[in-house]
This record gives sequence, C-alpha cells and structure tokens, in this order.
Amino acid sequence: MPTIEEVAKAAGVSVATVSRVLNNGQVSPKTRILVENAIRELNYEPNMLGRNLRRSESRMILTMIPNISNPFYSVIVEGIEDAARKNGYNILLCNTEADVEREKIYLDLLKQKLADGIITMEPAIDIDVLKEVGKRYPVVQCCEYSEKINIPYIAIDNVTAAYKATKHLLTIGHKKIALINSDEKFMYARQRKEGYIKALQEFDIPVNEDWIVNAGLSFESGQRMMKYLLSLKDKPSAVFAVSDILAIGALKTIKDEGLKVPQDIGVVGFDNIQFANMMNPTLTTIEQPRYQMGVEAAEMLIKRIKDKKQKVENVILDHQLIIRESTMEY
Amino acid sequence: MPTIEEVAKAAGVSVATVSRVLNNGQVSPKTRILVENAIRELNYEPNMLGRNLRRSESRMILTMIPNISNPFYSVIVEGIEDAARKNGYNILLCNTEADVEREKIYLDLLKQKLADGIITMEPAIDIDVLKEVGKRYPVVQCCEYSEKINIPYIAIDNVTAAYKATKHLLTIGHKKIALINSDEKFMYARQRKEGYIKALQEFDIPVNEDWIVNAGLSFESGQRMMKYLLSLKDKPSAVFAVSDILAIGALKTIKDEGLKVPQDIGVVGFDNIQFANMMNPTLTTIEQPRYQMGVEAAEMLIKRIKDKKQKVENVILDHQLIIRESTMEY
DNA sequence: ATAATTTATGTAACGGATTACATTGAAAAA
DNA sequence: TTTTTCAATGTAATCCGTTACATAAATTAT
Repeated sequence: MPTIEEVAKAAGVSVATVSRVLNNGQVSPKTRILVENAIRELNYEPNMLGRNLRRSESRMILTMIPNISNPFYSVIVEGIEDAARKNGYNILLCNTEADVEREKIYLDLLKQKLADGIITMEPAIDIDVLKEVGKRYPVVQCCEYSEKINIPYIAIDNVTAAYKATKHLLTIGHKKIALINSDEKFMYARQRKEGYIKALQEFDIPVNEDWIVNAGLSFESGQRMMKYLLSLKDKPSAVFAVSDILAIGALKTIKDEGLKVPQDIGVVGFDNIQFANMMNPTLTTIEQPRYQMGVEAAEMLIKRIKDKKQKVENVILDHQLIIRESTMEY
Repeated sequence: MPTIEEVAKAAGVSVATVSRVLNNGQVSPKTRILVENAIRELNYEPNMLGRNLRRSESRMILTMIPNISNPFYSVIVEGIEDAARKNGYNILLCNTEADVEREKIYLDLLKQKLADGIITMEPAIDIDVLKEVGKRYPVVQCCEYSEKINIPYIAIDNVTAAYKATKHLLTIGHKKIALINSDEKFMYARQRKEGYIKALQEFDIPVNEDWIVNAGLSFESGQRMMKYLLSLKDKPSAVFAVSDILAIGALKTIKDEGLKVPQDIGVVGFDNIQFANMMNPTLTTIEQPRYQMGVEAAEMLIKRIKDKKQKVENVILDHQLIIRESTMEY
C-alpha cells in the first residue's frame, strides 16, 4: 500500500500538497492534476488509521441494540446505517442482550476513541452511568428513553398511539379489552398503559386490573399471558399487546385453544414488524416510522459529534394505526 | 483524556515501560504496581487510534449482510459478534442490500485499513472482484459461497439437507411435491434443488418441471408462487420451500384459499427462523446452526488475519430436520 | 572478585496522515 | 518601478502509541 509520501514523490510535490488535494485545500489546477494522476497510478487510498489519529476521530457510530434478532430493531439500524454512510460514518454494531456488562464494555469504546458517539435503544445500564457518559460524549436515545437525564431522544408519542389502538377496539364494539404490557420499568410500557387507560376512561369503561398483565419481551411470554387471560372466568373480548411479538404469541394461543380471531377475540399489536402482515389473520398494529427514526437518530448524533455544544431538540415522529384482519368488526 | 506520556510522568517511568505494562511486557513487579496505580488514578485508557496506527490494524471485522431485516442473518451476526469480541475484535456492520455499489464502497474499507478482514454472506458482487479482494485480504464466505474461487467458507451440506426435507415428505406419503426455489444464481438454490431431485429419484418419482418454481426472497414472492401452484390443474400435495420466509408466504396463500395445512397440503421450509415456530401451524423446517456458523466464520477469519499464510479448511456444519405441525402425517 | 548473562528501563524512531507557519513567486496596487 | 497582497507550496511538528536498540543494574557463572 502506497503512502502519501510516495504519492508526493511520484507527483513531485510535498506531502502537504497531496493532503490538500485529498481534502480540497488550495491547490493550483496544474498541481492538482499532477497529484490526481499519481494517486490513480499508484492506486492510492489514504490510510484512515493515520488520518483518524491526526484528526482524533474514528467516524464510527456505536449502535447499541438490546437484541439484534428482534425484527423491530433491524429497520431502525437500516436507517441509522444509511444516514451514517451519507455523512461518512460507519456503524459499529453492539448487541447488548440487555446485559449491563456488555454495555459497559461497549461504552469503553468511546474512551478508547474507537467511536465518536452512541445511539442507544433500551439501555439496560444504570441511568446514572448513561448520564455520566452523556456529559462527556455525544449520545442519542432512540425509541426507549429516560426523560430524567439530559440526553436527546427520538421517539413516538406512545400515549397517543396506545390510546388510538385501544380506541379502535372500543369503536368496533369491544368493551372487555385486556392489555398485555411489558415490564413497566420501560418508559414505553408505562406510556402505553397510560394511553390504554385514557381510552377506556373516555368510553366510561372501568379499568379491570385482572386484564392488565405484564409479559416479558418474547413470543412465548405472549403465549403464556394469553393463556392466563383465557383462563379467567370473565374473559376479555379483545387484547392490546404492546408489541407485535407479544401479539403474535397471543394469536397463537387463541388459535391453539380453538378460538377465532377476530370473531371470538380481537387482537392489536404494536410496531408493525414485517411478520405482522404475514400472520393469519394479519395483525392490526401501530406503525412506528422505524427507518425514519434511525435516520433522525443518526443525523442528530452526527450533529452533536460535529458540534458538541449544539443543543438538539428531541424529536417525536408520527405513528399510524394500521387496521388489518385481526380486528375486523365483529 | 490522559495520554501514555502523562501516565509515565505520574508513575515516574518512561512511556516504554507504561506500554510494557499495558502489553504484558517485561516489567519488574514494583514498577508494574507504580504504573498500574498511575493508570487507575488518571483513569487512563489507551487511545486505540494511536495503537492501531502503530500496529497497522483496526481490529474490525467487516460483516457484509445482504439484508439485515432478514431474520435468517441476525443469529449468524450474533455468533460473529460474540466470537469477535472474545478475540478483541469489533464488527462493522454493512447492509449491502445485495447492491454491488454498496459492496464496493464497503470493500474499500479494507484498503483504507478500517477493517482487517471480511465475512461475506451472499455477495452480489462479481465473483472475480471478490477473488481479487481475497488475494489481498482475509475473506471468509458464510452460508452462500462460490467454489470457483479460493476463499474458504462455512456452510452446511445443502444437498443432503434438501434431500432429507423432501424425503420426509415422501416418507409420510406425499407423491406430488413442489419445490419453491430461489434464483438459481445462488449456489444454495442449485444445491437444494439437487437434493430435492435426488430424493424424488430414490422414490422413483419423476420430476415434474411444472412443480419447480423460482421465487425471489420475499414473503410476497412465496405467496405468488404458491398461488401459481394452486392454480395448476394437477396440484401438488406438498411443498418444499428453500427458505422459511417463502414457506410462510406459501402457508398464507394456502390458508387464504381455504385449504388446510397439513391436511390438504404439507409444507416444509428451510432455516428454522424464530417465526417458523410462531406460525399456525408451526412449520417443519431444516435447522441451520446459524449461531455456530457465525462463530466459526469469525474464528476462521481471525485466524487468517493473524497469519495470512495460514491455509484454513472449509467447514461444513451439521443441519437438522425439525418436524412440526405443517407436515403431520396426513 | 571478575566476567558473562539476564533483567529492567530509557531514548528515539516509527506508523501515515493533517496543518501551523514559513517561504516563494506572481499579480495587483501604488 | 516599488510595494503590497495573496495564492501556491514546502518544512516540520503533531496526534498517541509500540518497539528496536542502547544502557544500566542485578544475577549468575567462573
């Protein structure tokens, strides 16, 4: 691999001039051509290790995902990657498995200068740790966030989204609506519950605590919770699950028990993952603009990397209720 | 951020000694403790940009995935990531969208020293280009591969796997078995077709070309192909799809047309993605040891990075037929 | 006790770029 | 013509580690 010095020699100029050509500095047209020819002839590509050291940047964005196999995240990552690439950044993928230790190791990459900033979704880590990191380095929260710390975020209005989902069920005549929620340590879980309750109240329907259950994140967890709900004496006639994965688990249980969706039980999910549309019946859900969220998160982060002082505003993106077969009027 | 020089000053030693402590060089126990204390006090972390430049390595593995949203790949990436981390490598995620231009841009990262090697799955790029890259840099093929070029690969025995899947259908009594294949530009597509034919021949069943269709990669494509198969005068009684995504598309079409799986039509997929088990009915499929494939690919690559000359052997991992509801005896 | 080894540590070169500052030369202004 | 200004280019310092080589100190061997 040739170095800038060899190019300089070949072109009969100094390394400074070559560097200027590379970075669009002030160079006379004649010289520029000379240098460009040398670059082409030697098939030269600048060594980023040298450049990065000198510039003290890595042009890497650390993307911390709790679970890469959860299809919810993949589209966000696509958005992040596209926006990053457009700005000359690459993404360092970090699958945290919601494991604090792994997160810590990855956070160290910032100190080691291997990453210029972080986009985090659903951090398992102590909020105080994240806060400290946020003071020193550019950080952006995506989807799941804490408002207690001064770190900007991209998200949707979960309260309104859950409200709409529940209201949809109410509108088509359901009065007995269960909520399969996640762990309420998550902000989104608390917010979606709030939206669910808000809709019930608007329709003067009392909240039945028996119908509010807390599941994990997995398909199996959705199955289990649905089994529980169907075991109640007073069964719900519809379910709102806070993720499509949970909803798909519910769907499976309902059918396994010989009941029909939507005739016997209506189901609404959340996220609009690809598979929501592949189920039988197809799943009514809330669409989150995931690709766009990724793009905005990356752009926001890059802005902050370029100008640390820059105050960036949180971004709330639009969501959308997508009505499919699982809640056809009954 | 403190530098190695400041640590040296604080510990009252030279930078060389600090570096030796950092790299487990020969240092007297007393001095080592002195340095370690200084490191702790200053909260020092080595700047990897400096180290990488000096060592002329990036400790990054470029992972080229055609489509990050395809759940087939995510588990492989998990394996790659875990193995990489264990060896002190990070992974640079590259979603190629099977786009040659994007691939080229990513391949340039090697020249630029931003990555030490590549793991590629289903390269869209010209096989000759890949061959050239493989001569100069460490490359490993994962899952999809070409044998025409001298680049090691991790894969399964697709012929035998497809043979087993088809034989299973034959064994439970099916005689009219369709194949929903992918584009035969893919090695795996050609191999799986071969296995399918082999099984039919073993059972003395003539190959019916009408029942062999080539689909794309998407769910919708699976739906379309199944629709076509059901429109035939002489319909198949079972389908073997070369991916779960295609099989799930087929499943949907079959049910939309009012037919029952497995009673009316048996379905077998391939890959054993997470969702295969969430369908109704659950999907019979071939399990690929995806996590393990990722691990092996990463380890093989790292071996090659550390010793360019090293001749590594291709690895064929075991697969497994997983029988579920979609092919219960009929 | 002296020589030969071995161990511990330091000095300085090096990896490959960027860029502040200095210098040269040409164009513009006086 | 002389002075001023500015564009073009070069020299060398710098970013932060690693490591070859040199030197000093401590062991071991003789």
